Amino acid sequence: MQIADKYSPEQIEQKWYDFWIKENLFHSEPDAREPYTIVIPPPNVTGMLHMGHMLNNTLQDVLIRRARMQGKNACWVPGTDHASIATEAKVVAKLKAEGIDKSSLTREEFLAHAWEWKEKHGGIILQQLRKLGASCDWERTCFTMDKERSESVLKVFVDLYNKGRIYRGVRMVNWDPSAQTALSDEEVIYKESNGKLYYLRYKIEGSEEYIVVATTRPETILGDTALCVNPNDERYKHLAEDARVIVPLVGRSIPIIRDEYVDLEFGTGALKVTPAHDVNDYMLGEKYGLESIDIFNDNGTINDKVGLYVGMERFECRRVIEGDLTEAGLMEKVEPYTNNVGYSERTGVAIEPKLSMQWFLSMEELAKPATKAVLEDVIKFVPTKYKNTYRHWMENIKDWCISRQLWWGHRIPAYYLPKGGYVVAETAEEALRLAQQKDASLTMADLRQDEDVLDTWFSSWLWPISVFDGINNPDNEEIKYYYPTNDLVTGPDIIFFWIARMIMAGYEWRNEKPFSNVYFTGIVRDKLGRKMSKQLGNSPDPLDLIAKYGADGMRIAMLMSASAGNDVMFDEALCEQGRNFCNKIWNAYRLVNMWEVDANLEQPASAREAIEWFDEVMAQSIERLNHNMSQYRISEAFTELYRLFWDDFSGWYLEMVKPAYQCPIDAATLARTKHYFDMLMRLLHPFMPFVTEEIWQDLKPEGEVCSIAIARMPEVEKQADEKILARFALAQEIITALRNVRREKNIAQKEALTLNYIADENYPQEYAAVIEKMGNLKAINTVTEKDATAAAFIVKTTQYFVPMEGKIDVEAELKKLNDDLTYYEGFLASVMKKLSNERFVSSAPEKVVANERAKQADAEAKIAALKEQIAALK
RNA sequence: GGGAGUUUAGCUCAGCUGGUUCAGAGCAUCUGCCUUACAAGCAGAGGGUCGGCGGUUCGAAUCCGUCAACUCCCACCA
Repeated sequence: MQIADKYSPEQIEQKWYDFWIKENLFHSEPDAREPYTIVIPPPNVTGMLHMGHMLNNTLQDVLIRRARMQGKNACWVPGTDHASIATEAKVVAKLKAEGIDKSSLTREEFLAHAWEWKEKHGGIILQQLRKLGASCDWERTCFTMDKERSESVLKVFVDLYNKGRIYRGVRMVNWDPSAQTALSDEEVIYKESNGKLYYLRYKIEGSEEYIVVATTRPETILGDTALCVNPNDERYKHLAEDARVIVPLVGRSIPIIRDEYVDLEFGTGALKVTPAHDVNDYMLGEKYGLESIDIFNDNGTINDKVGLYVGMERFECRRVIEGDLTEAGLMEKVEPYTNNVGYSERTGVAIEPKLSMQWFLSMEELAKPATKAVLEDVIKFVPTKYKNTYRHWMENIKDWCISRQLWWGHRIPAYYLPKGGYVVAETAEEALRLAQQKDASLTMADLRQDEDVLDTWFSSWLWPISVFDGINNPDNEEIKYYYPTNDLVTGPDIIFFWIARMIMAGYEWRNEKPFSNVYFTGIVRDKLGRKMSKQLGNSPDPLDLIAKYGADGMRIAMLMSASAGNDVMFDEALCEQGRNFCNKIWNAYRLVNMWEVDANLEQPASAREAIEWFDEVMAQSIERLNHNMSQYRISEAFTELYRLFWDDFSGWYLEMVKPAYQCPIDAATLARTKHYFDMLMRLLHPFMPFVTEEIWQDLKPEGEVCSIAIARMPEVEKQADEKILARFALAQEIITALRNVRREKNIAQKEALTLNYIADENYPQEYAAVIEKMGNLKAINTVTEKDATAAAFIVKTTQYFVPMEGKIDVEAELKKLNDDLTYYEGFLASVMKKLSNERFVSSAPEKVVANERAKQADAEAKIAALKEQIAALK
């Protein structure tokens, strides 16, 4: 195959993805190999790919591809989440745009629309992931609301109910008036908000006196059922024990209660108590047996309980009531005030604390083994700092409100009986059987299933188990083989929503962790450090970027700046850098590919030397790569390969073995070079799968497997020889010095030079051919005398001279030498200072002291050489 | 209010057990090169009081204390 002249990702990426699928390379079945499993954090079924997905899935793909090439049975399970609130909101909005109101539909009609929407938009995101190169086992694609997963959810619900962990009750919950459902505590986001503090006058009954109460929510006076002051408050000591006040505008008479809960310092020291609409007031209400007056409809408008402002939206009501209070002379003053207000994570509207009947899951017992597993590193968090966050939440865990007043989701399998009470069962038939145990006369028509559905996370917490059907069939081959999974890659924002709960579910139903490692990614921000958002318009469409720079370029952009747990400052320039790296590889291969081999040609010494060195470079690099990967330092692992390919391989090795223009190359060198290229492609493949496949297909050895995706990852064969690397580094320094001579003296690379040196043990004799070739030298000679007419330099302790014939500027050379001399004398002085410090010599480890002595010897030799050169010039 | 994290070059970040010429890399900038793989490139150069102060130590970017700035999480006093 002839490789194209130009690197163009669009011409290779789709081709190879199709090939991988055709060859079924990403499909996994249990076998004798060691499994390596990742379950994808399921994106919202109707969501679109954003930069966060790019980061997250690039990392997962690197891990899974690497494991696959290491000979493990790699299985990456993809899927989507039904995302009940988000999806239902989208469907409601879509219907509204068509003039259909959700409330005009039956549950069945609405669900038909929702499924239609899901079929149309669902899974687009999984198609998009293919563009990135994600090597998921698509045959295993799951959906949290498909048959097996739904059955798992119901089974688990029934199980927990039978264990007494699930209960139903009226509690103060977070109410989302837009979605008209309860939310869990985790779904509420608190933000500082600019509001006002209103000082209202509550007239004391039978007196002309007022008590002034400060509140941020004057509209809730409609639901006031008491006024509370601190019993120690001198300001209110004069009030009668049974004093009552009149709620402004409403005219209701309410009692004054006394409780130390009230902060003497805040406001006026008097608190209005609205048990139905404030968590703390609710507690006071319970304590003092106060009435709860719920003043809101489910959609956040005022209901008709009080008869005022009926039907008015809550914030509108606040504005109106402010005016009315002022007009009635019941408003003392209004001050600007900032406080924390909770907002719905999904719909963004302000949360209304509301009393309602909900289902709850008791968490305390579930949390115990899950907490232990993380604290004892049975499950490792990368980075470890999240252990603290996790621990704190787990140790203060609250019961989980799992019911949602939605239709899109898993309907709660509780069935109410006509005469009260209910039964819980996986199926209606089973429910009827249970019901008939209570009352044999009951028929199916008598049962009424709970209208609510379960929180989305109540299905995703089973994900690592349910994707292998381990809830329904706990002993099946797949769950036994793939579970526990290996690595989970996700963001810290869902540590409570998802990670913690998966761990709990793992121990509850498998008695085993769900995964061994959790790699936390950061948030993708723009280059100014702002979160990417639609509103700011700073969120690029990843598919546009892939179209522009290629998927490999995109992946590299993600990898370059992504260290675990740190936010990624995304800059399109990184994509460009990634694309450029692909181009570099491409062109390096074009070079190697165009070499003509001459079987009769002997291997030049320079090539032999280059190969000797590059073997060690590879060994060292692979070792570093493996070390970084084992620590999940994925960004650094990639950077190591980037450097290896660009600097060591392209910058040095290829230049050293490259035959002269239009000259052939010997067979041994070409074979070795292609071998290196092969190894490099394998090492790079998990990071940049497309371009490496394209090239590998062209150079792969006879009899190799059909794709680099299943080729074997190079392993560490030997410890890198540090001595060879160090000696070669001297040769590199000489070559660099020669380049500097050319540059300073303005001598073209074409013009051959002579290099003379005064022989000592630091001259890398064994790399003379490389020095000669890279420096374009016509001769390398040993000399015994310094040459004042030559350009001179020193590498380590060896003095080198490049004869210049009158091109030497003695003054400039002297200055340069003197600058060097000054530096080394200063350096020697600092070394001597250490060595002459007895406490250093006696307390520092021997190795460190020996090192200092070596530095001393080197510096002294260098200084002597410099002095000699200076003397010679003079 | 409680907790965690971050602070190193213009930018993004490494620096792992305190000790190698430890003050680094990439990008950006500047200089010189269109040298037959690559200008999406090559060869070079400049640039930092390691946030401030104090301490421990023979030795501190690294350990401790403290202050400051920023970020995040948790709690929710109307």
